Amino acid sequence: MSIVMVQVNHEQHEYSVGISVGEIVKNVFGKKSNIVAALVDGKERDFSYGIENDCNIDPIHGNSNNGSYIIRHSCAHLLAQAVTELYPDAKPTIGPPIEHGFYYDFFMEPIGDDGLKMIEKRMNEHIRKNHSIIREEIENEELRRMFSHNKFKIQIMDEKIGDEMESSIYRQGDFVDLCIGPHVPSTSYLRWFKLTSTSQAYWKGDREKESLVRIYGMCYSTKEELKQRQKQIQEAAKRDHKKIGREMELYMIDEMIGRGLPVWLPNGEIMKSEIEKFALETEDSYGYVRVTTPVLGKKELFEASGHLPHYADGMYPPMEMDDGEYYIKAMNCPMHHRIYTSKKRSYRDLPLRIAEYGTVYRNELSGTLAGLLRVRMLSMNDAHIYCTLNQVASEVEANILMAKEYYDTFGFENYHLRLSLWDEEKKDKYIDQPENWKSTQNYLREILDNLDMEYEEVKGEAAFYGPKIDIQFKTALGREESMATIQLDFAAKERFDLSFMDETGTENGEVFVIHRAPLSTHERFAAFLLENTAGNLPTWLSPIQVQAITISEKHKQYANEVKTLLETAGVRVKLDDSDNTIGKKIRTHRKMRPAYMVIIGDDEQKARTVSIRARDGRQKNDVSLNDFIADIFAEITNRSKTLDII
RNA sequence: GCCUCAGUAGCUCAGCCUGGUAGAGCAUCUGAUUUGUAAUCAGACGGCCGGGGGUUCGAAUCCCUCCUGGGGCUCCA
Repeated sequence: MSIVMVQVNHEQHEYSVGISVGEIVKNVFGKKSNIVAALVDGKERDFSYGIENDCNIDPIHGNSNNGSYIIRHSCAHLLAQAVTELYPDAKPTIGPPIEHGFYYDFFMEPIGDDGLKMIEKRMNEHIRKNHSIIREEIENEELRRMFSHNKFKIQIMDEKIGDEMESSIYRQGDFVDLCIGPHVPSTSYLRWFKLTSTSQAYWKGDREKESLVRIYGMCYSTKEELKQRQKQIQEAAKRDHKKIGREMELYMIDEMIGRGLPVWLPNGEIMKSEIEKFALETEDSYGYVRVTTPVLGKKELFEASGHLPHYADGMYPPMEMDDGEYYIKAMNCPMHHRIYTSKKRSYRDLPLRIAEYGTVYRNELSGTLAGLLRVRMLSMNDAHIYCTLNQVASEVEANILMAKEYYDTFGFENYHLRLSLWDEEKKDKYIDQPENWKSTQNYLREILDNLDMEYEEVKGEAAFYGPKIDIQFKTALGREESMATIQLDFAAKERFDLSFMDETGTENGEVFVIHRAPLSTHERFAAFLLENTAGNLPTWLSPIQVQAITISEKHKQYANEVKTLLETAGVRVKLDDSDNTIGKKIRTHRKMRPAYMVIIGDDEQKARTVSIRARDGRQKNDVSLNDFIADIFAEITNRSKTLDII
C-alpha cells in the first residue's frame, strides 16, 4: 500500500493514499474541532477530497473569514433546497455568501413573512436529518442536461464554464446545485442560521432583466457568534439616528413638505451650525475662500459640465422659463468653474480653493430614501481646488490631513481609505478618455503610496469625471459608507476652458480640479455622528449644554441668575423651575441629552455654588459658580471630545 | 420605480386572527403638593383607527387601491 506524507500544523503524518481530508482532520484535531474544510497546498478543499500525493494541509475553522464564507455558501444551498421543495416552480439562480450571511436569488412568485418562516422551518428539518453534502464532477453535456429546466444556470455555465470543460455539482438529499465549492461536509454544520428578509433583485442587477426574489439570511459556525450578531443588530437599533433625532428634536421629515427633504429643527440647526463653524475655521486656516452660488442654473451650464450626458438620472427634470431651460443643481462644481473663469488667473493665484456651504438637490429614487442617510436635499461642506498637476499631490495630502483632523476632533477612529477607480467596461458611466483615466489613477495611487497609509482599490466607484480617494466608515451595523471624498477631475479644464498665465507668460490650460467634501453632507454626517455617539454629543455640539433644575420654588431666583450668567458666557442653557420633583425632572430632561444638568437647592443658593450631574451620571457637588462657568467655557472652546469638567 | 413588512391620541403600544362602533402608559392642561439626583397624587383634554373605494344590517378589524414609513434592490457557480 502506498503512503503519502502529509504535513499538518507543522507536523508530518503518514497516511495511505486516497485518504480524505475529513479523515485527516478528524485524526489530527478530533471530532469537535469546528473545522469545516481545509487548504490543501493552498487550495480550498472539501472534507471528501482524496489525498493522492504528499502535501500540506491547513485547516479552515468555521469562525475564520474563509470558514464562515464556506458555511454561509453551504447555507445558501440549504435555503435553495428548502425553497425548491416548497415552491417546485422556483428556479434558483445565484446564491453567494456575504458579510454576516448569505443570500440566494430565485426566479419565483414573491413570498411574504409566512413563506420565510416556512422555509426556515424546512431548512431546520434538513439540518436535523444531517444530509451529507456530496461533490460530483460532471462532464459538460450531462451537466447541461441536468439543468436544462433552469435557463439561469445554463447562462451561468455559458459564461463561466463554456462548452468544453466539465464542472462540479453538490448534492444534499434530493437537491442538486451547480457549484464549484467547497462546502461543509453535511447539513448539521449549518445549525446557527436565521433567515432575515426578502427583497427583490434583478437578474444580473439589470432592471431590464427578470425580477428575482432575493432571500437573505445570516449564518455562523457557533451559537455565540449568531447571538452576538443579533445583539449587535439590537444595539444598532438603539443608536438609530431616526429615533435619536426625534427624541432630541433635531430634524423632521414632513409628508406635506416632501419625502427625502429633511427639515432642521432648532436643536438640529445648532448642531449643524456648530459643525459648519468648525469647518469654516479649519478651512480658513487651510487657505480657502468662500462663495455662494444659486440653486438653479441654465441647461447650457450642466451640458458643459457633463452632468446632463452622464448624471441626468440624478437631477430633477428641467424647468421651462421664458429665457430657456433651467435645472436645480446636483453639484456646485460647474458654478465654481464659472467663478474661476470669470477673470484671468495667474500662476500666482494657484492653488485657488473655492469653498461653499450650500444645498444641492439630487433625484434619488423614492424607495431608497432613509432618514438622514439618503435624502434629496444635501447640505454640503463643498470646495473645489484649482491647481497645476505639480500641486495636486500636496493638495490631496493636505485634504487627507484635514479630514484626519476633523475625525480626531469628533473622535472617529473606525475608517480607512479607498482608491475608487473607473470601470472601462461601463462607457456611458464615465468620460471616455482612457489615457487620462490611467494617468490620474496612477497619480493618486502614487500619492497614497508615498503617504504610507493603508488603502484598498475598488473598480467602478469613480466619479464620472475622474478617480477619487474616499474615506470609508463602518456603521454600527457593520456596513460601509463613504464619509469623505477627494476627487481628481481631469475633464473640467477642457469643458470649461480653465487656464492660467504661467511664469513664462504663456496661457497654460493644464488646470486640475480637486473636488472634496471631508465632512460628507450634513445629513449623512449627522446620522453617523448620532449613531456613533448614541446622541451623547460632546459639549460643544450639544444643542442644550446645561439643563438647570431647581429643587423647590424657593430657588427660582438664584437659578435664573445662574442661567443668565451661563448665557452671558455663551453657554446654551435651559432652566426647569417647574414644581415637579427633582427625580422627575432629571428623568424628563435625559431624553434631550444635555451635556450637564446642574441642581440648584438650598445649599447651592447659600454658597453660590451648583451641583453638577454629567450625562453619564457622574456627579460633583458644591462647585463654585465661577469655576463651573470657567470650566465649561473652556471645554466648549477647546471642542473637547469628552465631558471632563467633573 | 420594484419587492417586502408596517401605519390606531403628540410619543410608545393593546385591540384586528374570530366584524358589534376605541383602550393603556407617557406627554399636554388644571388643581393639590415644595420636593436633594432615573416617574408625587387627582382630574381634564386629546382619535375620520393614514386617505379613498368595496363587502356587510354593521368595518380599526375582511377585500381593493392610493399615500407615508421601515428593510431590501452593492457582494455573481
